[in-house]
Amino acid sequence: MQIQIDNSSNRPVYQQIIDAVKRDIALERIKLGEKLPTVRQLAGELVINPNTIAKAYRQLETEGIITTRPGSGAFVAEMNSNISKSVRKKIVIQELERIAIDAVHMQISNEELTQWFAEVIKKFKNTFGE
Amino acid sequence: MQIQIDNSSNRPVYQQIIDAVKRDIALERIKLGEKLPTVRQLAGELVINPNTIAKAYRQLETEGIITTRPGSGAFVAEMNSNISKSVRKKIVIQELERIAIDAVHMQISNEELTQWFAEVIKKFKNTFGE
Amino acid sequence: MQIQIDNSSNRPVYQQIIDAVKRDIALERIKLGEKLPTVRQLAGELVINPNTIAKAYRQLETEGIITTRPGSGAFVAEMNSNISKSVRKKIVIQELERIAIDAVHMQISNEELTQWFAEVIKKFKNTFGE
Amino acid sequence: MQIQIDNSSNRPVYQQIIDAVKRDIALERIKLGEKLPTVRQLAGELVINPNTIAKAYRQLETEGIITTRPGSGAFVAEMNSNISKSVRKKIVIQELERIAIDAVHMQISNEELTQWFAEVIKKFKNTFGE
DNA sequence: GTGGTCTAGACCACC
DNA sequence: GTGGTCTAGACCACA
Repeated sequence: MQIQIDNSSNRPVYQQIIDAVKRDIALERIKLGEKLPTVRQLAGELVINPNTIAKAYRQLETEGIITTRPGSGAFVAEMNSNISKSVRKKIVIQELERIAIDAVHMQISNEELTQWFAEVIKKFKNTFGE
Repeated sequence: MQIQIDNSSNRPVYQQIIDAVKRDIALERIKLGEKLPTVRQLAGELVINPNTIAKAYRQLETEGIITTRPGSGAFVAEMNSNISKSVRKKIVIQELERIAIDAVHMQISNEELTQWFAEVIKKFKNTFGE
Repeated sequence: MQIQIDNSSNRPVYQQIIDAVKRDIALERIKLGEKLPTVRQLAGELVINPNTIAKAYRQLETEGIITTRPGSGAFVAEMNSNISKSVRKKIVIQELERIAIDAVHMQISNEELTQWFAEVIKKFKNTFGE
Repeated sequence: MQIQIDNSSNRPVYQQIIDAVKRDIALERIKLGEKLPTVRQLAGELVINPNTIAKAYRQLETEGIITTRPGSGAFVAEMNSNISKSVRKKIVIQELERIAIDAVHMQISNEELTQWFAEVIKKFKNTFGE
């Protein structure tokens, strides 16, 4: 669980933490039931305000990705999306369209984009849904 | 050129306008050299402050997607990315990874995601780079 | 005397005309005493509002670069700067600094910039001051 | 970080701020990672509307010269140009030509211009690209 | 009439 | 307290 904060990024710090946790879970670097670093510990490592970490954890919990047990810490939760299938599709399609539009404007070819997509997919092969 | 503003969205209004213009260009609903609605006109239609439209147009210009000429209006520019190929790839890969991660957490299957990707790509077939 | 108007440029059209006339004189494409195209003629060629051409010519005259004789047209004037030497130096230094600053931020090397400067200078070799 | 605003100049105020920041960075008066004055602070000093400062900072960020982080402030970013080399050359050559043309019309000699160029270059010696 | 600049003042997300 | 977003309204340069 090593997080890199990019201070030159526009992405808010608390979002970068959320991103990193989600990514590490999706890549199976942290597994179901494992314990995350404590707020203070992570705040110390990253030299960041503890409130910022706490905010990230809070949001990860409302998204159902981790469960925090007061007194013992935060743990990776089981994956189960509480959103309906149709809504999930709508969200993902929207994101895919945004990428496609950007790619068009960057003059990226159909083939390149498709290839890059395949490369990325491969990395997460093991953790996709059934 | 019909734009829908969603005031309940977190996405800033000026961004929604940028998104819509980019999308309409990528879908060839507006073509090279065509004139966009004037700032004041669009502001009237969408019941939005003209400065907000102006901001969107300004950013579209700095991105090289439109060219604005005081006194004449704003026009769709030729597509050609100033960004170096490697940087472009980095940007797109990053976006693709974000989607893949989200998909994993939503328990979407590899096959579904790939299929949706193909569907989206098809819509923009004509306007991709060479 | 062939002027190319770049509609995708931010530079105002009347300025582009001024630039082009100055450039053609500096490159000796038009010489001392030669007649410039009439306002209407140029407006027709470039498909531009005659007022825009007139504005450019007006400014060229106040800068002492051309002289307009009502009824006969506009002619290239003799070069003689009415600005004092110290002021001229200040203006040019300021412009040179702006370039240097931009070059630094574009990560252009000292040597490259110097070489490009030499290339440009060579083009105008014949028309520099004594 | 001392900025002089010239209200009688044609150059927009926000541009003068951009110019000043770029200059101070190029002259190493502010260095990598250092914090710029806050929007409100600078607005107070220069007796200027905060939005004008914000606009300058926003553009400096899109140019990649500073990075702003809501909640923390604005900081000098690492220098690295996203623009492709050929485009950079085109931009600089264009600027150099403009100077050469102006110099010709001001009856400045080849030698003088070259010498002034050398003087200016020397000031920025340390910060040019590799 | 077109977009660009600037001011003034409100509200919000981030840290 | 930091910058970001949005509104409202004035004035200017450009065509």
